[in-house]
Amino acid sequence: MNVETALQRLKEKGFKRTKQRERILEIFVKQDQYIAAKEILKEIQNDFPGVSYDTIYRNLYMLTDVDILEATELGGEKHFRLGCDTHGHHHHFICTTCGKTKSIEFCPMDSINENLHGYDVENHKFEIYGKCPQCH
Amino acid sequence: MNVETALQRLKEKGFKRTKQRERILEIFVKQDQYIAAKEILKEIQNDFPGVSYDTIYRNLYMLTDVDILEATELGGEKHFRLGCDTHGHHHHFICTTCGKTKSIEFCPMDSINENLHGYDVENHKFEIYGKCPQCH
DNA sequence: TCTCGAAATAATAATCATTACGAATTAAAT
DNA sequence: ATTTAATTCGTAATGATTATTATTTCGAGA
Repeated sequence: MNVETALQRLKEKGFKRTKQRERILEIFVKQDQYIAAKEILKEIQNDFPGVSYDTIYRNLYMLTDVDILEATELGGEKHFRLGCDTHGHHHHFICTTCGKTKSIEFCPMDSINENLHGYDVENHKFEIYGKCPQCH
Repeated sequence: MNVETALQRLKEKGFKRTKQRERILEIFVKQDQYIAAKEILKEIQNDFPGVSYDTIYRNLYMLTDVDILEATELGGEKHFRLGCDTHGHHHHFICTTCGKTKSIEFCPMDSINENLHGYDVENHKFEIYGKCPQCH
């Protein structure tokens, strides 16, 4: 996923193209890892000193809604990363030091054989935490 | 796990027995589900009008440290429940409406065969979200 | 039972992430 | 170029959590 593809998808959905959005997308395209809202704010303030959290969060949630980003909660903060729909649904190993991730293709929902009759499954989360080779 | 057993374990670890702790433990023993800090505060204020968040959080974290409680993050709030060490390590189905949980004995770490060589696994999270039969 | 020191609590303030809102600006359709 | 709704800015409010300090309480030992 590159910036232009993402902006194209936004256009289809009726969202406007703004400099701030371009910049947000650039950051995610450049870094393949979960990033906290405040990091995004800090980055963007280099180019747009006036951006507010309102802009950051509104866009992050909107981008998550249209499946360009995916979100998770790390240490009480929401983190976002580019959704890698290239290789479909998957999970992550997340480094507790640097935040970098490694994709895990295995999905536990495929192998689960618990009796969930009567339960309406909406979602699931499977994440492995630890140290990546660089931080070990 | 009952209140007395828990207090016994605290004593062994050198923690004192206080009315507030007894009350906190009672709440968890009575309700077999994840509870938010503010719910605990509300409950306890019936008996101890003056309790502060400080007391709540200090005790919840302490009880989690000694493995009496276990914690998870739901919708930006930390939730706690009595650790059910009766049937060992397991995961949960969590109802997104009422918060009640159903234990899942299946653990994905047992069946995973991804190459995690060089990665130091510290922890993992597997949770299924949805509607329980009562809320369906 | 009484005393004392450590641990725990109460009351309050501070911090941090997130959300909200009115006014001003801007993209893009006509 | 004009219009209009979407978007942003600037700032303030909210809500969960953490920190601080003075006071109280627990419980071990005299």
